[in-house]
Amino acid sequence: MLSVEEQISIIRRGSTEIIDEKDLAGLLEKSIKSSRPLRVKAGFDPTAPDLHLGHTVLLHKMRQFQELGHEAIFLVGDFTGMIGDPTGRSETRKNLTVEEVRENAKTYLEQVYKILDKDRTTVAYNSEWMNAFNATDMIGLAAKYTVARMLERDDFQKRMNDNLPISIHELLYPLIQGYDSVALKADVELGGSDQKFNLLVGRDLQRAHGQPPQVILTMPLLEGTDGVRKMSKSYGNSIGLFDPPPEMFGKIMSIPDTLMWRYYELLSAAAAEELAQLRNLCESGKRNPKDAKVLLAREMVERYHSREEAERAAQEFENIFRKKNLPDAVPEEKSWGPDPRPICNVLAEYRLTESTSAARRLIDQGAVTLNGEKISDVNYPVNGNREQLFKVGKKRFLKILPR
RNA sequence: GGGGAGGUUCCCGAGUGGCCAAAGGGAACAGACUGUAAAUCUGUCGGCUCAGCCUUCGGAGGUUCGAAUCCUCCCCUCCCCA
Repeated sequence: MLSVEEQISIIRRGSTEIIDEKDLAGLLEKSIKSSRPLRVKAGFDPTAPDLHLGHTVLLHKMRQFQELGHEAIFLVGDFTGMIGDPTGRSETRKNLTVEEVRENAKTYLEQVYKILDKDRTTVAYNSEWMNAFNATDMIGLAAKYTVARMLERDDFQKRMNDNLPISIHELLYPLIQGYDSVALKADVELGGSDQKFNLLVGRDLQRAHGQPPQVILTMPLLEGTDGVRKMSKSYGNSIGLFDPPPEMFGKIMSIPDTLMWRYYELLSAAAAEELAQLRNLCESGKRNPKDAKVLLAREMVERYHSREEAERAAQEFENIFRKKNLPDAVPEEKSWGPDPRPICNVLAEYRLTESTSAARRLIDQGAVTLNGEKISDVNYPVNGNREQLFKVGKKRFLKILPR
């Protein structure tokens, strides 16, 4: 087992904040002496069915704890999921049904062991204890916290200022999440930096229940592909774990170069020294940043799909965007019939563009190619009797075959 | 319970009778360039049988030659007082 200092240095890597390090040192020391692993909890809100890379940041940190010999407690917030975490929300979240939550939790667990070590992971559901909670228990829990403290929270305060609604049940969320730490006797809780408030409530509630307060460790929120806002499906800037390989690869290639190092730090399994070296080479101009990005894209596709798919996606990317060739497999559709049709209608009908109007605009912008020829007439008649190859922009292709 | 403010196009946010398919920003898309779907610059960004027409500004009605803008009712949200 590594020394306290060595452990802390690994734990600290990439993190935003540790509250506080002295307590953590104390816990680690005790853990080494008694050879008892720490109970490291992270809660996951099964509200989103669409898992993306942003959700995996915490898992990586948990994995590091496991490698240090500690126990990861993967808490599925199936009960809290029905409330919906108000964190960072500018509006009330709709509550999910039991079925939706259960379904989402299942998807989550399917992905978790691509990162976590199964043997050192305990999966818990907070419905296990929360379903037994009755109104009296709830009131008792609510009595341990005050409205004023609850409203200290950034997002609540912000919503108050912006005259936006806050539903009462949202105030219960931090209490219940905090109670999870009591129920699990957590030594450490991991969370996104936006979770700081909730995690701190956990400490308070543990104290109120006569337990030593957990150490909290927050991790940065991963920015989405725009490099600005946090990754989220609803912002349309996310890279989904279930994205098809070419799409996942392409999305990673499309992140700003500056963001790449952050992705490396928070998502890659590469060792810190290796990373520093790669970064050095790029910054001194000895290596092209694009190559580094390709490596990252490959690593991700390989992890969530397979080595072969990663290889194929990389080749396809080079092929299409650098060599500007056609993809290996151009999607094919049957033609509408023998009569000629204006190209803008064809593009819309085959969903290469959103509408006829959009097709016209793209043609005007010189983005449309038919059989390699640039088309400039929006009414250019397309013959349905022979094979026609359409290209719209850089990445939309379709081959129409005669029927 | 009383008084006040507000709901605009994917998002944020201007617009308070015609000049509004609706400023500005973001996202997205396209073109140029390139080391990539990075960065940067430029353009587009409701729909259609496209130099014209049609449908949008919480919902339903109404006033008017004409409404996102005025009136009525309804739904939703916030603030102050109690």
